[in-house]
Amino acid sequence: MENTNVKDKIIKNMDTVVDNAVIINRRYLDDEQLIHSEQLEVLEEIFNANVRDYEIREISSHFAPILRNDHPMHLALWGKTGTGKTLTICYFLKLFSDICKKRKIPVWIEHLDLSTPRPCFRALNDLACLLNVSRKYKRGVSLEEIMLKIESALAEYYGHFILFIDEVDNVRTDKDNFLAFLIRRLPQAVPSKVILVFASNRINWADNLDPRIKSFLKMNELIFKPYDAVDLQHILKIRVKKALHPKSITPGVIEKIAAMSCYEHGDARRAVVLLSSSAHIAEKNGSRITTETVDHAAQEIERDKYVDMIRTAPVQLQAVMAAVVLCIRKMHKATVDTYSVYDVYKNFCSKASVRCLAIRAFRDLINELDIYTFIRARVISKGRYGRTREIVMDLPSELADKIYNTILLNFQMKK
DNA sequence: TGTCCACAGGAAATACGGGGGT
DNA sequence: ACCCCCGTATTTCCTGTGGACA
Repeated sequence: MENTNVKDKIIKNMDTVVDNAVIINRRYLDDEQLIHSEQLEVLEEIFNANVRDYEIREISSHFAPILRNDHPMHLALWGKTGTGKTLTICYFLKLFSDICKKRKIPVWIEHLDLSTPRPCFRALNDLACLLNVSRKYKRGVSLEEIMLKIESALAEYYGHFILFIDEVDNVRTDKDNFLAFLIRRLPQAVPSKVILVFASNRINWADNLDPRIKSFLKMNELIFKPYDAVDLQHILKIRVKKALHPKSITPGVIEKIAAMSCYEHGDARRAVVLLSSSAHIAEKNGSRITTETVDHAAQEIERDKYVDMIRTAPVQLQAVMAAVVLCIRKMHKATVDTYSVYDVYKNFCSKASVRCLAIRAFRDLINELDIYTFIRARVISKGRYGRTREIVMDLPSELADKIYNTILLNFQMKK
């Protein structure tokens, strides 16, 4: 009897979820889950909608000389994150290699991805791996040897060699060395026609380069502007079509997401994230995606940002944040002063076996938390009774708890 | 109006840590 | 393996200050 009841309940519940399905194909809401051909398919549609039309035209005219067997300059792409630098150039290079294949023009295209920072040695090592002349992270090998290996890989190749270096500014130490090799030495050492394509989100990236290299570097520059609302609408519509139930989205939602994203950052990836979490919320509530859902999703993302930020923050900053939360809880007051938080902090440090900083450094950390808007700390004068900083936390208490728990979790991991 | 509290925050000194050279 | 150098984190020291209070 009871069993059937439970069974019925489960079935009924599942049916309602299926009936209310908002998301048909979850994978199209998360780029990382898409396989390569699907990514290209999405890209194709985006570019067909005339998004990044100007940039593609510029890039293609930059590479056009290759078709006449001429040697184009290097190319630099600037633009903030999520403006499609990488996608656009990858898409273009793929098409371009097809064209060249048809016309029997030899091109060799490689994509060196430096999205995580690494020193010169590892960057060159990665390049050598791409060219299949070295295994990963060989230690105890001199830079020179790696360079020679790279040169030997290209020694017999007389065609065009296009090397796309994503996020160049991530080469930390000895950036000069890395670039001197690519820009000056390599083209002279090998018979290939080397064309470098740099992408970076810092426009002044080349400024603090060794002037000798800089003067050698002849390149075209192309700036990717942040997407405008219309572009974002195109991009979002494609995702909606692929991923969502057509009836699950109310009018105006795409426009709203596009407008919000355009106003805040112009980052396509983050716009898709907003769409995705709106869809998830709607599905959980068994409703359609409305503009209110979008607001909720935006709030949730904002919260996650705080939690994420504190999780990856330095240990000391986490400890101070925890102390602030604890202190406000303990005092049952809206505002606390530096010294009472400092006492709680000292206590917390000894419990969590973290080194305790001096008061002066502590003050700076409080300021830092203020800058990141975790707390508000303003100096008030109490006249005869001196001056203090008044510390308030105007995050919702639920979020404060979440932050505090995250920090605790972080400290337990370390023990 | 002047005093003086109790801390803020600047500057200099010092400790620390990572990378490169030998 | 060792040292040196340099940039960053932290400490030590110290001066500055808004306004309540007498």
